[in-house]
Amino acid sequence: MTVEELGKHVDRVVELRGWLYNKRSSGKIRFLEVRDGTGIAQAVMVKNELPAEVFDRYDLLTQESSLIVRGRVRADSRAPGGFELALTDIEIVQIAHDYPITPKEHGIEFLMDHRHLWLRSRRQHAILRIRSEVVKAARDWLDDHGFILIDAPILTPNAVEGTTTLFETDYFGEKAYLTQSGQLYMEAAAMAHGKVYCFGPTFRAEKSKTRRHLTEFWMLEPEMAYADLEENMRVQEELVSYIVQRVLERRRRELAMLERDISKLEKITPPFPRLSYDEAVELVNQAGEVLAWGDDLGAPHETIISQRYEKPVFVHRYPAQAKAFYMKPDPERPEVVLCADLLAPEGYGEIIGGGQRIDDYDLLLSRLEQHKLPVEVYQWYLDLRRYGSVPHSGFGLGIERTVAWICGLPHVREAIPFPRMLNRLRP
RNA sequence: UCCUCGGUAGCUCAAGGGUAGAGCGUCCGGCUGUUAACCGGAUGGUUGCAGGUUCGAAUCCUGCCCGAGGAGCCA
Repeated sequence: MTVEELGKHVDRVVELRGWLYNKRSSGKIRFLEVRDGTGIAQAVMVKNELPAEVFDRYDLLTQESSLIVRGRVRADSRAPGGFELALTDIEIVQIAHDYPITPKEHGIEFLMDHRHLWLRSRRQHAILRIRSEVVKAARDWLDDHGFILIDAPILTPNAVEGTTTLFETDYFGEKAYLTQSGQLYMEAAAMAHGKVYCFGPTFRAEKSKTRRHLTEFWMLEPEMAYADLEENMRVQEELVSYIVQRVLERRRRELAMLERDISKLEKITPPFPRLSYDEAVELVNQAGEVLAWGDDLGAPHETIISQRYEKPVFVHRYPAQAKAFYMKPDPERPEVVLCADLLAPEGYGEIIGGGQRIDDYDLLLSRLEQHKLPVEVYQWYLDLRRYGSVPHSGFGLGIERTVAWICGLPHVREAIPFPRMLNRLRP
């Protein structure tokens, strides 16, 4: 029996096993807010309806003490959630002493130091349930559209993007790195299975200190053989729309708890607007920001662009110089590459980066050399262009940024259970 | 790495050269429908660390440590 199911058991005597979220008393009538993982329900105890020894256990109970309560379920408009328990018995499992997180305001540093306890709070509970639904929805959509889950290694000798900083580790005397993307391995897998994806943690040792950065974050990376940039963007808008609609369908209560503006999410349906990099530069300059052709879009630029649309917007065909070595040049305009970033609305910015990969052996080799990357390590990657190379595309969806956007969070750190950031390794 | 702001009670914050304060939490008491309940009382301090100026420093100065927001880079 769970709090979630209370409404289906009206007039029946049930048992809830959980923790005390809060308590209130008016003397001879007392209220317990019991949390069981699925929700919070109010249990009511009245002095002259209970044995004194049960009634007095109220005095022993402290915030977050574990307990088992029994009572009859009834509907009452005054109860949060509409149902409450007319309490008949309390079994104390353990008394918590001086639980640090009180039902009052706390600073972010204090809360993050107590992240292992903070997870119990209403907001954090709602966020992680939505995260779970986002991941489930994404995987369901991909599984239903012919994608095969292929797990990428976390320890790797490759630097996918030379500019980014890597977490280095010792691998039996050899240098190894924590992966910053599974993409290269997905390209190999796509040549075996056609449509594939991986989902796992990725690591960036960047000293970034912003609301959209973590040093460890989860990324969903689909890769498709014989797909061009257009096909890639089509898959992205279908996938992202499905994720949002599924959360609206199955996690409405959690969105309400977070006071998320549902109407903004209801508009997230395909197709998404597409903006070329050239058009984006023009738009940014019209807005009064200085941006030269060739420069990558910065956070303020992304904000200007994404705020003009109610849906996520694609910015495609960036200058080659601003993007990674594996991006395929546009045959009609070799100075730009066939890539696209997806910017979430309401100022959230980039949630997806992706594009069509170079499928020509000689071009890929010269790009590796231009970027001064160690060609030996990439021999296996070059093999993919030696043996049955085909046009192919893929992208990486940042889970925390997506969750932060859907939940309306000001910072990605609350979108992951235990965030790893520049100044945070514990708990 | 750079720029800005901050560090005072368990928590959130006041006091900006002259006796260290409030709310919440905790403890005690009260209340038969509470919703971060409410009411009365009590409890609570090496003012981030080190040095300096001053009759006197939480307050002014210097250095360091820690955090937050932003930039660059990116998902």
